[in-house]
This record gives sequence, structure tokens and C-alpha cells, in this order.
Amino acid sequence: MTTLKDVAKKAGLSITQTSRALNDHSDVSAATRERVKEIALTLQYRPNLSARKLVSGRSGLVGLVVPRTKDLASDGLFIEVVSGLSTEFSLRDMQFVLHVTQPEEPIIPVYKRLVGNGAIDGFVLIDPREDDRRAAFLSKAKVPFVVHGRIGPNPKHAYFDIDNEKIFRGITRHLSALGHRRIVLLNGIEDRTYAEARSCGYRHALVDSRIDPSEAIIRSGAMTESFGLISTVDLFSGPEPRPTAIICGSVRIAKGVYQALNALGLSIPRDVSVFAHDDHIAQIQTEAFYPALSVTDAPMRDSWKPLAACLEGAISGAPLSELQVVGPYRTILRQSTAAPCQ
Amino acid sequence: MTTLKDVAKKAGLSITQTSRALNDHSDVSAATRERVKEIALTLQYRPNLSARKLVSGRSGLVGLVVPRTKDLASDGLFIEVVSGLSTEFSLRDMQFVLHVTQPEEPIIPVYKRLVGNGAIDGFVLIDPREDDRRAAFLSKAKVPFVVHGRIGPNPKHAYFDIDNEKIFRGITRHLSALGHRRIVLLNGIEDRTYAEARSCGYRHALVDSRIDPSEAIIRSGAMTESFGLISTVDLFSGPEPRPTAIICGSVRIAKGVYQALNALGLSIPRDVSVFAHDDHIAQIQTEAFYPALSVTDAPMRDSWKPLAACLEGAISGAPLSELQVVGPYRTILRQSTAAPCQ
DNA sequence: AGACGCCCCCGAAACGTTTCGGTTTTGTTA
DNA sequence: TAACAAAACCGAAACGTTTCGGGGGCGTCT
Repeated sequence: MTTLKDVAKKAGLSITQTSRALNDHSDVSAATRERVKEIALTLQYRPNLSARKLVSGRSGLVGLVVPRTKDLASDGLFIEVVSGLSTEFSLRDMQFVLHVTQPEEPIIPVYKRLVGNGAIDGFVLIDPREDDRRAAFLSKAKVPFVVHGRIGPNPKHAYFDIDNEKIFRGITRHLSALGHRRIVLLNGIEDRTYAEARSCGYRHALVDSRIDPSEAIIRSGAMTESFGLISTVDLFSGPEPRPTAIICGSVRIAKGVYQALNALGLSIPRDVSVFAHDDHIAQIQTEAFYPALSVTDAPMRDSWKPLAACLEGAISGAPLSELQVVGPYRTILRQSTAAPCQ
Repeated sequence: MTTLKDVAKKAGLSITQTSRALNDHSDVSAATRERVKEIALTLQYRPNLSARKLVSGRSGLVGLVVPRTKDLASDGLFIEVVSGLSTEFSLRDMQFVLHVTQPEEPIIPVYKRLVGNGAIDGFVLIDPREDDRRAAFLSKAKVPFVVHGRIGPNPKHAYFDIDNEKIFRGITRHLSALGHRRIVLLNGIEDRTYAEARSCGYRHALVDSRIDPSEAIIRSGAMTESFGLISTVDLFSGPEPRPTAIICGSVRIAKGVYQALNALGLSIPRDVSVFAHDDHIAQIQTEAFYPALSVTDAPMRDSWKPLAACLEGAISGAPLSELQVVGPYRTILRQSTAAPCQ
């Protein structure tokens, strides 16, 4: 294993200057810098991370902790997250440490252990809750982290998020502008921040459209087809006036909704309009829906690059303003939305 | 962050003795050892991994490199591997570094980079090929690794494996003992070592049972339902004499076989016997098959603990004999196998 | 009493890197 | 040409741990 000393010897320089040359310091001539880099390359020099860490306090390691649950396997989310982040961090020469906890293992001690020996520079937090204990712990321990999503109304942490509030406000407005009054929101799991933001946007839009907020119809559940199917059957079989539009938190939910409406003999969009948000997690082509599904489109796979960038920034102490990023989205109107019938 | 120095000061000992006490060295009195450990505990001392690595040459990091392919998401294998290994290594106080490569990225340079800076102590290799370039590279670079499976007839590397040869020889023998002569093997992907071992066991059993090896019927393909379905339809629609028994490389294949036989109006086990190997990867209950499926049972989830143990052994230089482990399996006869009809 | 062995302990070096502070070399200006 | 600044360089210390070689103190055997 070639070390800095070897490179220095070959270059006829001191270890100091060699180090400075490789790290682009100011007080080394351009010629020397080039020459040293050349030599380092031919010698296949790779700085020893442990040594560097020892003096710099950085390890180049970032971590993701994921609780092991049954549905880990079923949804494609885990794969998407893990492979996306792994790829992005390796592009940045950082090592991606994954930790899957035991099913019932409390999660804070895991972070405590990982943080304790100073092995990990920072964390990515996915699936944040309204009252997130991981974030609280890491803030207190002054360990850098970046959140996929936002925690609280005015977060002090690094994050990458999409504007869930705005997206769902937009969807709801669009539907109400078409003339819909009884609009359902099939939301995600209740205490997740994204679900809260979405229901918030939905309610705001109702108010904007002079629909009484008491007419809000929200169901919460996992992002599955069966949630969409069961909710729909339930909503259309009760005594209450039927909804004319359904907003789905995901394409997979929409799939269940389509099945239910089909089984109930209801036509899309004549009887019911359906709108969904598409994060491209489910391997389902939205064009393959019949009729084609109207969506807001924001691929989750576009999250990993900004997330990695933000975490790198957070670790190297960049100002917070650069570490809070909100991603774009597109609205794609297809055939599943129309004005209500009568 | 409390260091060894802090502990030493509080114990009134030298740093040397403190280190030795904590690491259970011989020449430190039992009383001192206890006292030091006590102090380390109250001070929440965690050894700095980078410092330790610097002197010991170990980082406590182990790696897994997985190529990103489409079917990563679909089968549950990836989740099982990653969460299993992650859990096992964290139990051993080792960090698990995951690297997912880009779809077309060549894999050897990735290992080269990971090995280069000495950041990673050893690797787990999954899904080995007959002629595995990763293993060749790591051997040459003298980097410890453990293989999930075996490469070549007389491997010099650490591994955990099940005895695929014996298992499939046993299945085949069982069927031929029942009187079957035309036995099909729906095997895995061709150049995988496990598939080779299985077809080997199958052929040997044919010879043992005095069935001409030219009567061997082997199909190779991915472990999917559609492979089972298509192969079965194909086998039973040709002009050749029909098979009376089908051996499936996985339960998922068996699922496809059941569908096909059902569609063809053939009864199990009257017309065709079906036997499968069950690694518990597919979330399919074998009891839920109708008729219940006969299997050899060897849960893949039992692999991660021995794999982690073997890699740890390989890193700390244990003799090869301790690092080559073959796991157990059970044979479970149910209702899908019987003597052939006439 | 001297020699020996054992138990417990310690100082110092080493791992490979970064960086602080200082020194030499070079170039510019009066 | 002397003075001075800037450019280029270097030695040494530091990061936190392990380990090598050594050394007192004490009991036991000859």
C-alpha cells in the first residue's frame, strides 16, 4: 500500500508539501502540484481514510438506519432509497453505511452507538414523523443530518423535500375549478410529515374554493392498492352523498381506486374523477391506466442527488440556507379528470 | 468525546495499561481490569475506530457490492440479503457498507476503489458465477472475502453454502425410487454455481438410478413464476413423451408450474409429481399450495449469521478449515409427490 | 543470599495524515 | 546592491490507539 511518504520520496519533496500539493493548497507551485499529482496517480496512491479521519475528525462515512418491518420487502421504496443513496454517496467518495434494525429494536440507541465512536459523519433520515425523535437526538448530539422531507413548520435542519402542501393544494383547486365539491383525499399514514402537509394543502384549497372545511373527506392509510380499494368501496356504499372526485396519495392507491370503481360499475371520469401523485415508486405506468391517470409528477429518484449534496454540505458546515432544497414537480392532465356529471 | 487518556487519568493508570485492561490482555490484574471497565462505562468511553484502524490495519468495515438491475426490486432477495447481513454485522460491531453500482458500471473497478484506500476489511460475495472475476480479483489483492456459495470444485476461499449437489441428488433419487423415469429439472440461471451443483446432483442421481443421462431434461432460467409456467406448457405440448415429475429450483417456479398444470388439466400428483427447493425467499407459504408442495427446506435467512462469522474469521486470519461451512436442510414430503400413474 | 520467574505495570514508538509555525529561496523595488 | 515581500518549501506536533521492549517488586527455589 503506497503512502504519502512514498509519493514524497519519489517527488523529492517533504511529506508536508506533498500533502498540500494533493489537497490543492495555496503555497505550492502549479508545476509541483501537477508533478505530485502525476506521481500519485502512477503510484496508485490512495489516502488512508483512517489516518485522515484521525486528524481531520471526518471519516467519510454516512449512515442510514432503517427499521426492519414486514412491508420493507413489499414496496419498492427501500430499494429505491438504498440504491439511490448508495450510488450518490459513492460518487462523492463517501462510504454509505446501512443499518437495518431488528423488528422491535428501539432506534435511538442504534444512533447513539453509531455516533458514539465517531465513526459516522452524518445521517440521512427518511420517513420523518411530525415529532421525530431521531432528529431531536441528532440535533442535540450535534451530528449533521439531512431529512427527506421536513419536520415542523420552520425547520432548522437540512432537508430535501417536495412542496407537498402546494402540490395537493393545486390538485384540489384544479378539481374544484372543474366544479367538484365533494372531493376525497386518500392520504398517507397519519403522523408522517408529508401526509400532514398534503392534507393541509387540501384543506386550504377547500377554503380558497369556498367549500366548507367540514366537508373535507380524508382517509389515512398505507400506500397500497388495498387501501385504495377498501376506502373507495366504503365511501360509495354509505348513505352519505357520494364523492365526485378522489385524490390519491400515490399511484398504487389509485390502482386500487380504479379496481373498486370498476367493480362498483362507476365510470372514470364521468361518475368520478381520479387524480394521483406519482413518485414513480410503484412500477406502474400511469399511461397504462384506463382511462389514463392525471397526476402530479415528481420522481422520488430525483431526491437522492440533492439529499447527498445537502448532507455533504451539512457535514462541511455550509450555511443552512444552502441546505434546504425543495424539488420541482409537473402536473400532467390526462383522461381521468373531468367536470362532474350533472 | 472521551478518550483513552481520560479513562487512564481517572483510573490513575498509564494509557498502556488502560488499553490492555479494556482489551482483556493477560498481564493486568483482574481487579484493575474490572475497575477500568467500570470507569470506561461511566465515562461512556467508545474507542475511536479510526485510531484503532490506523494502528491495527483494520477498519471494522465490511462491504457488499450489488449491481443495480431491474429485478433487484422485484425479488425479495436483495432485501433479505441486505437486512440480514446488516443485522449480523452490527451485532459483531462491524459497519456494513453497501454499494449499489450503476446499471452498466463494470464491477471490478468498484472493488479496486473500495480496496484501494484500505477502508474496507473484507467483502461478502453473493450470487457467485462459475468463473467469478470478483473472487479472482480479491484473492489476488489478498483482501479477505466470504462467498455465499462455492466457486469451483475445491475452493480455497471462505464460504457458507448449502449442499446443492446433495439436495438435488436426494430429490431426484426420491422421485426415481417412486418409479419416475422422465424427471425434469427447472434449474436457476445457467452460469450460477448453485445451478451447476444442482444439475450435477440431478445427473448423478439419474446415473445412480440407471436412467440414461441422455434422458436428462434440464431447463435454465430466472427464479420466476413465468419461467415455471412457460417451461411446463412447453414440456407438455411437444411431441416427446411427457415428463412424470418436475423438480423446481424454487417455490416461485413451482407456483408457475402449478398454474400451468392446472391450465393443462393435469392433476398433481396423479399425472405429475412436483418437488421444489424452498429457500423462504418468496413470500409464499408452501402449505398453501394445493396439493401441498413437497420441498427441501433450507431458509436462506439462516445464511447471514454464518456468513458474517466466516468473514470475521477470514479477516482475523482464522484457518481456512473453520471458514468453510455447509448448512443443514430438511426434506418435507407433502402431497405433491407420488408414484407415477401406470 | 543470590538467581530466577511471575505478576503488574509503564514509556515510547508506530500507524498515515494534516497543519502550525518557521525557514529558505526567489523576485521586486528603491 | 541592499532591503523586503512573496513564493515555495520543510520540521515537528498532533489525532487516539495498540504494542514492543523493558523494569520494578515480590515470592520461591537452590
